[in-house]
Amino acid sequence: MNPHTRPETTARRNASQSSPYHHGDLRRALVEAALALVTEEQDWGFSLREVARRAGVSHNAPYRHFPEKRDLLAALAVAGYEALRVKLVAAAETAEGPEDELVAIGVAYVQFGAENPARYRLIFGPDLLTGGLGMPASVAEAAQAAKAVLVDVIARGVQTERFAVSQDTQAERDRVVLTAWALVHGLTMLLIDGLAGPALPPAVSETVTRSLLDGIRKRP
Amino acid sequence: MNPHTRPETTARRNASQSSPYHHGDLRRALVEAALALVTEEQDWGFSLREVARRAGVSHNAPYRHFPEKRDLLAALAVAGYEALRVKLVAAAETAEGPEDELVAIGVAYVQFGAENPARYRLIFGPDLLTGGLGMPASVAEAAQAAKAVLVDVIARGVQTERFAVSQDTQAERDRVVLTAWALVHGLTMLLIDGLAGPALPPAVSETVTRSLLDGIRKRP
DNA sequence: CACCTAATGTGGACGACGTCAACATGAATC
DNA sequence: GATTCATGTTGACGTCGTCCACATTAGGTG
Repeated sequence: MNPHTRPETTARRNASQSSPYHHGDLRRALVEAALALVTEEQDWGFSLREVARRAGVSHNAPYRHFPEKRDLLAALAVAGYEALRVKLVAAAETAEGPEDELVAIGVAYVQFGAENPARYRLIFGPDLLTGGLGMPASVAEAAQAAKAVLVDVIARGVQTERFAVSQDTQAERDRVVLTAWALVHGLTMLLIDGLAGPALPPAVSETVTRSLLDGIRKRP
Repeated sequence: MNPHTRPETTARRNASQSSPYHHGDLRRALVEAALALVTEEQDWGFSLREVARRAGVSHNAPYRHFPEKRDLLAALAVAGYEALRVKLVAAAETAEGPEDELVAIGVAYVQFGAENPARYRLIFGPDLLTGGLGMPASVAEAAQAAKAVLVDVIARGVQTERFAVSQDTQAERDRVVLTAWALVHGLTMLLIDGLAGPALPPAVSETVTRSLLDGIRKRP
């Protein structure tokens, strides 16, 4: 079982307001407080001490769960990628057939970024990068899981011959996935930065995703 | 003339090593030192004090030129966008005709990001955002100037009927520009984050940019 | 040239931060 | 019931961004 979940023992902090020495579920409380801070301030420049304050513990308690601030950010990122994955899966289920699923995923992806820009930035954020070695393994894993939703729908599109690739090789499928991901990722970023002009996210994301579709759809 | 350039009076710091009370060209020196720090550490978490140290002035001197650290970052971003614009223009000049120019711009764009990831991130960075109002005017302006290179080549492609748009309206041209920008921007970010797989930047950027071209090229 | 003023740089201070080390508490195990 | 070890607390250190008062000097004015 996941060490984070603690089903029986409800956190000691809830019932009695006389805060006990041990919190009971501090790790989760810290991640939640940090996410709230990121969402409120739209920035991950928050201090570890502020997170501790919100969780009602001393400024040093977080160090028992996260060796550095970076590790708390990484935990946030993992949760963020997981939320993204869930949203993409849900979006794909509302549509039928690879083409519509791809559009639905694209729109949902952009919406995910637009509804909490700071969290979206965080999961791709440079503060996670561990000294030239890329993101921590846990984060990379969560990112791959989210990417897998996209990989899936494209694989199905290619397999059912709705999407055109010059040859059905791994490299060709990878190219299409990378193109699609780059497009929605870039669009999300530009929207967040206010560089995508005055158009509204839902409209522009559908239009742009459809133009991706036009590029890869098999022509009669 | 640009107020930053000071042609006659060479900076007082260069000739005599007994540092004079006034630096002479501190603003430029600070921006250069900051860019060096960003490049070296691949992170813009540097301290203003470190920048001041490198420029050989007291920790408070920068405040005469930048009210806050954010303003120094903004100056860096302006310089970054300008460097990007120059690189894109140069790339466009190596090619002939809208199609090849577009590919050349795309490849150069991705290369710009890959050769200094931290600088690239910085210019789109959240630390610039001035309280929900987007980036400072100077940065937005520099960003538009860089974008203009892309706008130009696409406008020429549409005008000479090499690129296909359903109707030649402003909105349609904007859509194509946004799609193109989103694609190269997203690809650059994914590459920087190590999320684009094992393929090398030059190869993948050419492939992906060409697939963009396939999407918008007029078909016989 | 002498003077003045405004621009520019210095030094010190303050509160907040990340992190370390030493100590306190109490839940789980024997 | 005693012990152990994970978890939380207190205090300290060096650094940071920023504010304030003061020092220096460049450039315009007489």
